Amino acid sequence: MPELPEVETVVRDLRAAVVGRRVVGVELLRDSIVRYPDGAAFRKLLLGAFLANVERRGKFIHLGLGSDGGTALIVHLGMTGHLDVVGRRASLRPHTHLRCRLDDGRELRFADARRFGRVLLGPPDWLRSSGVLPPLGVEPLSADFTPAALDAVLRSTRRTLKAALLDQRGVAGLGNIYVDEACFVARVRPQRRCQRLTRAERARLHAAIVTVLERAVANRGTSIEDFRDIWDAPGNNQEELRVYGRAEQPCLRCATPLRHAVVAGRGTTWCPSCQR
DNA sequence: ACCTACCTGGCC
DNA sequence: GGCCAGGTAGGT
Repeated sequence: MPELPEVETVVRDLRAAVVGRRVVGVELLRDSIVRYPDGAAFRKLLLGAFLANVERRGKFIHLGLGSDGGTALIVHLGMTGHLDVVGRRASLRPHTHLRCRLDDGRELRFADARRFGRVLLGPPDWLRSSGVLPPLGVEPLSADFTPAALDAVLRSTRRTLKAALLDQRGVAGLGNIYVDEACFVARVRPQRRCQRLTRAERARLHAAIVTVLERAVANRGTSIEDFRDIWDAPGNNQEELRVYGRAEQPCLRCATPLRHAVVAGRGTTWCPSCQR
């Protein structure tokens, strides 16, 4: 479900909803969603924590616990993960795995049907250096994401463009929807080999990644099936998708039927005429 | 640089 | 019943 724009939407809403609150109760309904430390230690460390800030890194949500130097409650939503902030007595959505009671009477809840999502607790830098968290590449909406930074990612691999852009170690936060959308905007086929892209194509890709992600953030994410913000409202970016989910339909630029195939193990849609 | 596994649910 | 799904992680 969630790629950078959906995670960013959740982060911004969480910031307004939980910063300044204290965790006064922790109920872990399924230990296996905690990646680090074990369930008992996780619960003990989170209980009483002060929620000082909320940040995003790639597709990870960091809820900074101001109490202790740099420790954060870290959430990855996987495919179907969902966070919400609701009244304590609100009915539990199916597959709720963690309930954090807050000092204002509400609860921060994590639910995830497929259980590809995870929660962790610890200092992010330490978790990363010790291999608990994976390495992440450049943030595509930061000043670090220059055309040269994308060039460095694309020139270092012999894989397809699709595979390279999905790899979180290169550019952090892209997923299946926005890779296809950016490739369409840049008029480059996802199955192209990175090394064979021209300088002009790499420059178009850089610009396309930024505009596609910025527009999706402005639209509060894409809700095709599962994605909902912490208030359970869908995003609006599904209206803006030009290729994802439109296989066989006419290209919005040239009316050629869009093609669909598996590339880098993922369903991929592109225009055989506009995209080279 | 690939492939498969991990899960559940929804659709055909 | 089989196939597909917005994501990784681990093994070859």
